[in-house]
Amino acid sequence: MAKDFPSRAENYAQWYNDLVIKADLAENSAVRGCMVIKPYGYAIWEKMQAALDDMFKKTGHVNAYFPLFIPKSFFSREASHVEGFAKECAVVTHYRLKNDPEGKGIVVDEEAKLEEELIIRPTSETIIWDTYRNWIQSYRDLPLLINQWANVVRWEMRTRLFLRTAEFLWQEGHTAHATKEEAIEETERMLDVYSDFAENWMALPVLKGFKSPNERFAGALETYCIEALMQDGKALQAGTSHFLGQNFAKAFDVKFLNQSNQLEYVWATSWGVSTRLIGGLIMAHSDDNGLVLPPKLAPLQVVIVPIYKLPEQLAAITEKAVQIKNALEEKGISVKYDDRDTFKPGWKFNEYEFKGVPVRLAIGPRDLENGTVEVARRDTLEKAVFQITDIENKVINLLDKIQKNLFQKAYAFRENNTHQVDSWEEFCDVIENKAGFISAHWDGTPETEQKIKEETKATIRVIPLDAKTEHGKCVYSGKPSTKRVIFARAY
RNA sequence: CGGGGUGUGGCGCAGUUGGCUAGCGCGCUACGUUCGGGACGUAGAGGUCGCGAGUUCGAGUCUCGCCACCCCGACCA
Repeated sequence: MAKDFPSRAENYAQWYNDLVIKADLAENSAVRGCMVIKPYGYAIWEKMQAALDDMFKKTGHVNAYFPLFIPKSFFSREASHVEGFAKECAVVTHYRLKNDPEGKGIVVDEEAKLEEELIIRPTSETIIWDTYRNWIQSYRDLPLLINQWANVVRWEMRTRLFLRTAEFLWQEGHTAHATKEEAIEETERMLDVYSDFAENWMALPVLKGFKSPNERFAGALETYCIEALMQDGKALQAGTSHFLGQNFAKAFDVKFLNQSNQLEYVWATSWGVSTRLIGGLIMAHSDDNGLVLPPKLAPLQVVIVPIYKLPEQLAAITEKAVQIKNALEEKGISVKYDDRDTFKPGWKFNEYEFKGVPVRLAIGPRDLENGTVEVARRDTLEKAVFQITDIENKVINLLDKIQKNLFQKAYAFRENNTHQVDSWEEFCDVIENKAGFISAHWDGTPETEQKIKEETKATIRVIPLDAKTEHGKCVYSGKPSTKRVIFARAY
C-alpha cells in the first residue's frame, strides 16, 4: 500500500495529507471542504469521545442535544458573537425543491422561502442560552452543567483534513452558574480536564493559559486554552474553555432569584474540543514510517502475525496465538490475530507499522520450539524476543512504556523548541529559521500583537497560567512588561 | 476572491510536430511455486482520455468556453 510518501523533512504538509489518506483515517468528500472520516479514523474519535465523556460525567456534567439550525435573529443578540462568526456561516433559506419547469432537473422552489432564515450552527451558545431562559428561575436550578456531542459548520476558505474542515465533530459544554467565581472555577476545571486528557491519553504535552484579547472567543470575557507544539514547529490550539461572564445571560435574558430574593443574571462558561485533536495526534507522534498512535487511543493495540510455511505449522501457531489473544483480551487489550494467508508476513509488518499499531507480536516455528514470541514496538521500532510465559503482563507493561515514551519524546521536543527571546532581531531569526514556541515579553497591547502578526505571521498562542512575574521589555515595542507570553506560527 | 498547477482503467503516471488497435507501474481475478521485513511466474478483467462546442479526412494531442480538484496568499478551531 503506502510505500511511497514523502518524509517530514521533504514536505511536512504533504507528509501529513498522505498519511491521513493512506492510513485510511479520512478522505476528501464530494462536498468541498468536508471530509469523510473512515472507520479507522472514526475509531480514534470514538476512543477520544469515550475518555472525555467519562471525564465530563465525573465532573458532574450530563449530555443533551440542541438543534443544528439556529434562527438568524438569535445570532444578532450578542454583538461580538455575531461579528466573530458572521463571515463563516452557512444559511438555510428555503425548505423545498421542485422539478424545474424547463425540465432541467431539480431546482429550489422560490415559493418555499423561509420567513426567518436559519443558520447552521457554528457553535451553539445562542440556541442554548435561549433555551436555558426557560430552565432557570431559581438559584436552586444552578449550576446547570450540560455537554453536547455534535457537528458544527464553519465555512472555511481553505481546509485541511481534521485540522480545518467546513464541517467538524466536537463537543461543546455550556454551563450556567450563580456566581462569577463559580463560573471561573468551572472554566478552569474544564481546562484541567482537557490538559489531563491531552497529556495522559494523547501523550501530548500542552501549555495551559489565556488567549490574548485578539484571539479570544467571540463573546467571551476570558478564553483559556491548551496549546501544543507540532513536529514542524507550528502551534496547535488543542482545546478552549471560555468564561462568558453574563454576556449571553443578558443577551437572552436568563435571570434567577438568588437566596436574598433578588433577580440576577446567570454566569456562563463554554468549552470544546473537536476532531482537530486527531490532526494534532497525528502530527505530534507520527514518523516517516507512518502513523504512531499512543496505546490508550489506538483502535488496535496489539496485532499478532503468524510466520509459517506449512499448514501444520499455521495450525500449531494459531493455537498459541489464540491463547495469547484471549489472555490479552481478558486484560482489556484490543488484539487482532491476522492469519490471512493472502499476505506475507513482511507485508503485514509494514501495513501495521504504517497504521501505527503500538505492539506487534510475531510467532513462527522457531518461537514455538523455544516458547518465545517476537515483540516489536512501533514507537522505537525495536524488536525483542520474549518468553511467552506471562506474556499478557509483559505486553501491558510495554504498552504503558510506549504511552509514557511518546509523551516524553513530545515533551523533550517541545523543550528543545521553546526559545527564550529578548530582542526583535532574535525573534525574527527564530521564527524564520527555527520555528517552535517563542517565550518573550509583550507590552500587553493588541496593536503590538497585530504588528508582530503582520511582520512575522506569529501570534500569541498562550499567556501561560504559570508565567512568573519578571520585569522586562516588550520584544517589539520596548515598553515595560511583567511576564513572558508564548508566540508561534499556528495551524 | 487573487496567483500558480493538474484533470487519461481503482491508484500513480507516459502519450513526440494531430495519425491507425490509447500504453506503463501498482492494485485487482484465476492457477501454481513461495512465506522470520513489502515474493515470483503464467493467464486474465478493467478506459465514452473532466464536460461542451469548434478546426480537421482524422483530436487524448490544436482553439474557445465551462467544471472540478490541488498548492500558495487574505479569514479561522
